[in-house]
Amino acid sequence: MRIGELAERAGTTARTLRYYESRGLLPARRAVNGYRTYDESDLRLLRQIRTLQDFGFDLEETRPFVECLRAGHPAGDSCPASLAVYRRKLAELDGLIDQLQSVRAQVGAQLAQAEAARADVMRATAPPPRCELTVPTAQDITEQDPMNEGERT
Amino acid sequence: MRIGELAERAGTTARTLRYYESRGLLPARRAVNGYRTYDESDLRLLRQIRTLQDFGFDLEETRPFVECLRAGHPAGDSCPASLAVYRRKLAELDGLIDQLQSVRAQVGAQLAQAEAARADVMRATAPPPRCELTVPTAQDITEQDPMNEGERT
DNA sequence: GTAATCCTTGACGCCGACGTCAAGGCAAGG
DNA sequence: CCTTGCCTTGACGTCGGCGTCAAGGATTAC
Repeated sequence: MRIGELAERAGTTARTLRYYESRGLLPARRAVNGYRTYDESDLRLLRQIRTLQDFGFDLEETRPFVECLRAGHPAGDSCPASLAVYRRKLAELDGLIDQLQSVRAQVGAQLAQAEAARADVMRATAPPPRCELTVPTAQDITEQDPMNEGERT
Repeated sequence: MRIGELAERAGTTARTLRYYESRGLLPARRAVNGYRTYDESDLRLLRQIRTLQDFGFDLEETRPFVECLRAGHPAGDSCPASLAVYRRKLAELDGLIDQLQSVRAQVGAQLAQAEAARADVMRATAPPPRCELTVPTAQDITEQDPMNEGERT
């Protein structure tokens, strides 16, 4: 299998595979003509990398998983180093989530306060508004229609 | 007030202020010698920017707040455009938090599964372990010490 | 006078994970 | 032979928010 096919089967691009190779993450055998050659096990490595990347792992963080697979283990996370990365990532995620929730709360409070302040200003600036629209509707006209007065009286 | 002092009072650097000016966010008056000159109102603008930046707002997202203050409003979020940014940010944060929580759950599940798998392998590979440590401790030795047998008996 | 400390503009560096372009090689079909 | 489509390496571009250095002018301290 050549680079284009592997890329397509993994849902990525040839450029990405060359990049991984340049980082020493996914080395390739070479055909006589110099073309990169891959097999099914490379596809498994690549899928492992892509999955973790989708989770937001840095490339470097995927390395233990890849090496674990290449060492012959059944899964990329069968090795202690991979588990350590999982744990670090969980802690990182927890911290990030806490932080974002804190920011969310503060921004939400700011918004609420600013909206309240604007409502105050509106009340102070504009004349006390009625509950009806200022533009008369067909309904308004109907109510003012002398033809209906007889019914009300 | 010159750039260094303003930067220090806002807890940032002169480089940052020049950058903001280059983005048209915080223009400066100039003294005769060409030095940038700022006043207290600039400090307020800058603090508004920094606060939002700390919340994770992009620089561009702070622009409505700054313009609002410069327009003479009491607060940066007194204007509709600022409120719109708040709302967009809240939606963005909610989406991001959901995403991170989803990732966290998946990574957590992976870790649990991998740990369970490793425990299985350990049981299959190593001989059934005892509950005690294999390396004798001072405690172990003491218990085997003939000197103490009299006391136990 | 001169050293130290400010200030100025300009320009390159950084980070991560690639995208994109350039110039050229190799294989296969018509 | 020529085109088409894959492949190769090399190198620069992207994005945001600055950091950092260079070369030189202004001000202040002594």
